[in-house]
Amino acid sequence: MEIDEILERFHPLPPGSREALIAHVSEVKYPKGHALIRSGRVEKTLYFIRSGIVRAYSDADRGDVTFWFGKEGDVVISMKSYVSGQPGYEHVETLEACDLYQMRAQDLESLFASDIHIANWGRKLIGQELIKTEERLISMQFKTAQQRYLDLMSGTPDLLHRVPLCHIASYLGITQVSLSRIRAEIR
Amino acid sequence: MEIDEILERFHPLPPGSREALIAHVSEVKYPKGHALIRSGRVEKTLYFIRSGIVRAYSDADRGDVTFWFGKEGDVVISMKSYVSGQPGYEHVETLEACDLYQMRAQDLESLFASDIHIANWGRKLIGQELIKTEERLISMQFKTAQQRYLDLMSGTPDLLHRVPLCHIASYLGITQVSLSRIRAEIR
DNA sequence: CTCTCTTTTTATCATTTGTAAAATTTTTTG
DNA sequence: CAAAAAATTTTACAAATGATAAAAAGAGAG
Repeated sequence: MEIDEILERFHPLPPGSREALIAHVSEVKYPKGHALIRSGRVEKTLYFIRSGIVRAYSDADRGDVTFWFGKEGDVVISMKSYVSGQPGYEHVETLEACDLYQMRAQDLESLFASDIHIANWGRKLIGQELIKTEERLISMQFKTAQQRYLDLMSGTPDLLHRVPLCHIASYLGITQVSLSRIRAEIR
Repeated sequence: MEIDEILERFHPLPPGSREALIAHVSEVKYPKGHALIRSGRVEKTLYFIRSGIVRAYSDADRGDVTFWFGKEGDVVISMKSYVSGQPGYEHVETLEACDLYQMRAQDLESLFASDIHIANWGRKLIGQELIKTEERLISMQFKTAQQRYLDLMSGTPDLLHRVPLCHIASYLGITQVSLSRIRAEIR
């Protein structure tokens, strides 16, 4: 997916603003398993995914918890760093070889301060992430693990073939064993 | 809490912008049990809570699911309406008599389009909500119900005295009976 | 205070999910 | 292809949670 198309996904931008944004974007490629964002840091870079899959996870007592998958067209930022300027709690790693558009957070911050269209574009971007997160929270609260798995299957079926099941299970809030049981029932 | 203080909670605003915002704000009081936001509508109003408690919930097969509590200083909006302009999935009702600051969504939208400081203020506001939602999602994914209850007790202890346990249970993603068991264990 | 209504707790049993370990399948590597 | 490593599934048992019904406690009205 080209950068123009990605930027437009969140909110339309007048040509001048879009060009101003793109002027600060460069392309990078990383192999599978590369750490894009590490917890405990104030992240200075954000990414747009041109191709590939990444996962965001957080440390927990019993291993790590995957709480987000990013794919083609998605933005990768440490929300905590980005919003509060404080060290984030999230790691992000590539699950496949990834082709990314890269941008310095500081550059984006400057654009927010000087270009009202970009500021509103950024507002919409965060808003859309918020809705997705809220919907996921609600589904965690009142749907069974099986329903959540079926939702995932119908919503983003490709994920199941591209991501190890241990991460899928974590994302669904269950153990790998429990996921395996659910898959067996469905078959 | 006064409106000035509430607005500053999210991001500092230059005096002119703050006044522009406040100029569109009026005060309203509602009794306990009043519906501030209804699902299936594009909401035209947003609120800041001067005093009182509200809850946001969504319809589900087995009754409603409380996914957010708002108290003094919080913003009440239908995120779905606000971000996407589409009918929202959330209801919001007062759990106590509430004193609110009220604003038309359309007025705020105009301010976003004309005042870059307000646009960035709105961006920060949404960002902070996003972080809170994301942290809650992570805690739903990997903490036990008992841990989530203890977190709630230490984080916002007043909530437990002001809100019926059925809503607390729903918020924690468990049944009222299960919450009662957890409370008994702790005692 | 007493009655009624609501909220909360308790008890029972069925179901789901977690833990740990082993078995199986798939993928990677030489 | 064969061996090794990784990923996935299966099994058995324990713990947590849900559903339902009933009892107890608390709140409000007359």
